[in-house]
Amino acid sequence: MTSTRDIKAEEHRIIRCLKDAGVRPTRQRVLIGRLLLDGRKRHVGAEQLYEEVQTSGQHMALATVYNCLHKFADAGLLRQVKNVGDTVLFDTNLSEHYHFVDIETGAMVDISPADVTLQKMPKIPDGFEAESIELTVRLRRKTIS
Amino acid sequence: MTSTRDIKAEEHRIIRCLKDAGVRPTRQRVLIGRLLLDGRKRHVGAEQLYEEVQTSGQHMALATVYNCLHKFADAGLLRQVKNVGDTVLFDTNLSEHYHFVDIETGAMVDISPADVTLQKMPKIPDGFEAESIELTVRLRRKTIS
DNA sequence: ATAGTAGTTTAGAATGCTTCCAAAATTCTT
DNA sequence: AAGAATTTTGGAAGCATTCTAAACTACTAT
Repeated sequence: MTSTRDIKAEEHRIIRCLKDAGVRPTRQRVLIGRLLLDGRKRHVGAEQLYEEVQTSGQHMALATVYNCLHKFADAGLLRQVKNVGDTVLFDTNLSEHYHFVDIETGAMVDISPADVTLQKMPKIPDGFEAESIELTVRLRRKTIS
Repeated sequence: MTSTRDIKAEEHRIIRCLKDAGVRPTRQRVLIGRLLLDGRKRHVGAEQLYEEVQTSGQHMALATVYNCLHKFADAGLLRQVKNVGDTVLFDTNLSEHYHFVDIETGAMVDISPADVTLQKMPKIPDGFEAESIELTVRLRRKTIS
């Protein structure tokens, strides 16, 4: 059971978090912050998050959800995932890691960098620098044979 | 200068190629085959290919370009690239390789597997098998500092 | 060759995710 | 409490891609 006091405390934590990141803590952003910045590592899409907001009893325009997600990503509170499907996802796990992706469902599971070693790395072309390295292992459900 | 006889020969090569892959060699597919299956390694999108078709003096519905690209990919004549941008690309390079991607322009350059060593690989979750491993290095143009 | 049939192409409509818009509302500053 | 700047909003717009159902074309068996 979550008391009103707990919610208040949680809200203050989020507000501080947003301010520190240079993001103005509006009602909408605080709510989304409560949903996403709770330490759980997950991958969310706008549509899905929009539904979570509704479920929480609050209302918010879908456009606002998109705005927030991008704002959060720009502020470094989320990471945009670019390897998957036709839908944009945001990752609450900010540390270096890679992904397994189920090609059927699109479900993603994190791969710890401890489980992979990129021994030799290709030479970055002149005049460029690496912004990120993405490693994605696409998975197919094994056929019973 | 390409003689009529050369074009005929080229066409027969493509037709054989398509038949071998189990793809019915229609006029449209042969044309696209001539554009894509010529040994050059490149990354094409539907819209871009559509324009190349027009430039070649032929006409073809955009939907047909999409159909062909998918058919070719299903037949193993092309590889669909899933890591980039908001647009689907197809890769004529069928051998194992990875990609550099310019985050500004979306331009892609192949990385030879000889330049990378995936030392340790993560354990594939039970009941699944790896369908493909994608490694993408996103590049940012260096700022003059 | 010819007819039959299964697979393709086509133009345009439809879809679905995402962004744009301009007005109303909210937050921060003074 | 007022002013200035930023956000939110709902709906419209955009864009890449897929769908649709009718016309067409390639292969197969006659």
